[in-house]
Amino acid sequence: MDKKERIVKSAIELFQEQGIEKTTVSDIVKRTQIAQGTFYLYFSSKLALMPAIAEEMVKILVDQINKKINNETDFTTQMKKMIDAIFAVNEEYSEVLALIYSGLASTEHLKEWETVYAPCYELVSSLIDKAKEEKAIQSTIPSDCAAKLVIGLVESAAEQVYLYNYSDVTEIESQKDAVTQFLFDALQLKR
Amino acid sequence: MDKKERIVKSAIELFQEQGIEKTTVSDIVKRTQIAQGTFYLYFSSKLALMPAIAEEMVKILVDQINKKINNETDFTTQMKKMIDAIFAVNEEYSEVLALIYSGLASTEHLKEWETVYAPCYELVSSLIDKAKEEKAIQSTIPSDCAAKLVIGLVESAAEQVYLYNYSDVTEIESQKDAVTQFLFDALQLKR
Amino acid sequence: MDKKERIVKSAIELFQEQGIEKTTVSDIVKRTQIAQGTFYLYFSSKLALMPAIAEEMVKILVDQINKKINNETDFTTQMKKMIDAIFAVNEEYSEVLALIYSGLASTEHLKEWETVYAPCYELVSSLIDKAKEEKAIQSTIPSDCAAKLVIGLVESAAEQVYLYNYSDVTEIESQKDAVTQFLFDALQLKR
Amino acid sequence: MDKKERIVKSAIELFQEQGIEKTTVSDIVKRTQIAQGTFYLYFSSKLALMPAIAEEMVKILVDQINKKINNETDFTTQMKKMIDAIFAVNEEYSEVLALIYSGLASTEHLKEWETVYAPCYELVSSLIDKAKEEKAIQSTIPSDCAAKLVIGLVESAAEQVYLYNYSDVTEIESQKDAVTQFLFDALQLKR
DNA sequence: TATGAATGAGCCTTCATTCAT
DNA sequence: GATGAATGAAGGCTCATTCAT
Repeated sequence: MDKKERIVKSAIELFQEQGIEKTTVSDIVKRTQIAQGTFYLYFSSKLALMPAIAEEMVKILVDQINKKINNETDFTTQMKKMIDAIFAVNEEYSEVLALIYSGLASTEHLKEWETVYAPCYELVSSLIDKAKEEKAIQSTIPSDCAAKLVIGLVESAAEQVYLYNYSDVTEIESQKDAVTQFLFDALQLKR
Repeated sequence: MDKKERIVKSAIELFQEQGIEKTTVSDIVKRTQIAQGTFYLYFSSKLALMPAIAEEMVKILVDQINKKINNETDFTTQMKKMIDAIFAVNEEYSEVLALIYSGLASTEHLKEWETVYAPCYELVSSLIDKAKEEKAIQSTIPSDCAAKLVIGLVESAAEQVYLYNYSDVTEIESQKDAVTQFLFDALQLKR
Repeated sequence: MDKKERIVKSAIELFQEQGIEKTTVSDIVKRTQIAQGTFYLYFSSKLALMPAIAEEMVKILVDQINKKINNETDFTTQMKKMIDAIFAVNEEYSEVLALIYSGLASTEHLKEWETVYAPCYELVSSLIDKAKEEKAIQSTIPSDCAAKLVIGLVESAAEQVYLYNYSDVTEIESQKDAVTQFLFDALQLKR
Repeated sequence: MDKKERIVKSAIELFQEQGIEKTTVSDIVKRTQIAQGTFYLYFSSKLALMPAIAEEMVKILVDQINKKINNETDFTTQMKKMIDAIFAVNEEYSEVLALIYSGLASTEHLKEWETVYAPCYELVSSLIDKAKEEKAIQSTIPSDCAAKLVIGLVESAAEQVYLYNYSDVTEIESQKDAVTQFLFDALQLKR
């Protein structure tokens, strides 16, 4: 595996384990088993890591959604699987995702993040498009707008349980149910 | 105004102006016009500021929503006003809110934030409750759950435009329209 | 003694002992017996030390010249004593003076150095003035210009023996004789 | 042109443009269009560059003086041309020369510099010798000593205007006049 | 000879926190 | 309660040098 990728992987691991603020470049290079200076051959600064991490996380998220949806063609099922995937990824990477989602890191790279998130928006947008074609939903909101709202809604719901409340399993399930119903209503899904 | 409050106000101002990472205790005491040590008479550490700031921000948000809703009794109008308020506050305090919303800061105080956010959830929850009583909406989602989803949805929509892609006015308006419709559908608002 | 002064003294000592390049802020604070951060309460950066050191060195130089001249009123003797003083100070502080003289350090502070050197120029300038009044010398070069040339000449002569050649005593003496005669001729000193 | 020479040229250029401290080996190899490691095939370390640079600079200086003196046989004119040349070279290479003249760089190579400067001293020394033979000057100072004093004097005069106070043209001219007269008097030039 | 990715010691600097006044 | 000079651990980053190719 190439070094740049290894750095990103190590950084994500460390962010999960000890939080972002507390992770130093020193930690990252130790984990990656490279020298301190080598880090700066691939990233101009600690902050320059962030877009690469965001990309990786979005890739993981999209992969997970795709994998869960698999060959399902029913929109209702697709949305349920998507919710499952988003909840699962949030559970595993809560803090890293929080960083990405809130866009807190350097204002410098904030603009890139819209682009970085694009693959995820596009995936959901195309699902909605197809559902519209098949008359599965009635919503007249443009698909790309709707996609962003859907992702935003589900992400925030997931964060609420994983980040704020360390909820128990039943609460998580009820939150999932609530957001599912909320979403179905919002899209005016025929049932 | 008492010193504790002045510290919080200065901190919020500075976070807005220069970001959170770049704001030091030194900056805060200078702005507040107190001595370095005085800060620690009121807050045990820099991180201990965060809950106080969150409280203040939530207070501002709730005040704004209440002020805009004023005496409106129509649920549709109430929701529209709420969306306006959330967008307005996000415009002004985008970075500070991002911090609070994503819960990024110290993991130490993360649990308190659910409590801190409570007044906002309660406000919306009671609005939904009333709407249900008046049969204005059909949604069967428990009001407290729905409230969290509503806030999460609208906040994330607002962040998308204010934090990620400094959109122009028309985009902001269309995002507002989209989230309004999405929300109305989600709550199965009768029109 | 106040802390700022102690820092400057330590720095000068260390520059003498191990050279300027090799002296770190860390060395300086250790010698001064203060904390690392304390250094930055008095000097904004390592380079900001330089003007203060230059001032101190010029003070030492002027003090030495004054001390040697004492109450001598004869211009010939005054110049001889001045040469002695410059050679003595160069012997003791060769590297530090080289730094100051060549103005190598940060270009940022270079302009200040003309001002810093002023006391030395003024001293010699006034000696020349008096000599002119007393018709001891004939030179028509303006005193302030002459002063700069005199200092430059003697400094460079001293550097040549102390910095480049680590000469033995006889060479030093012959260099001193040469520069004395050269100077006397240059000023058209009556003998 | 061979690689060693190209490295030296690049280094001099960079020292002029951005100062010595701020010039890295990395900059030098980039400018020379060679690999990082290639540098070390020609110079054992970064400091080992310095004598080579000094040699080059002295060569430039001697060339300039010779070129300006050309076939002039009159000592007065020769000295004036020499002063012009030294001022001109100082104007163009002020910082590099300051380094060489003050011997600041590594104490390691300081001794070599006397040798390096020899061609310049010899040139002036031979001019003075000839002048003595022709009874053009009366000074009894040994020519080799006088040469060093002359170079030191004129160099320091040039540094004063080019390094310390970026003087305007008139100041430069008056400094030149002053040093010329000072020098002529010092050598007891017959006029 | 030539390359250039990799190294890692060590630098300067920051800043949350303390404590004598 | 209030002060602010002092602290010092710890961080990001640089860059001269090496070595496998």
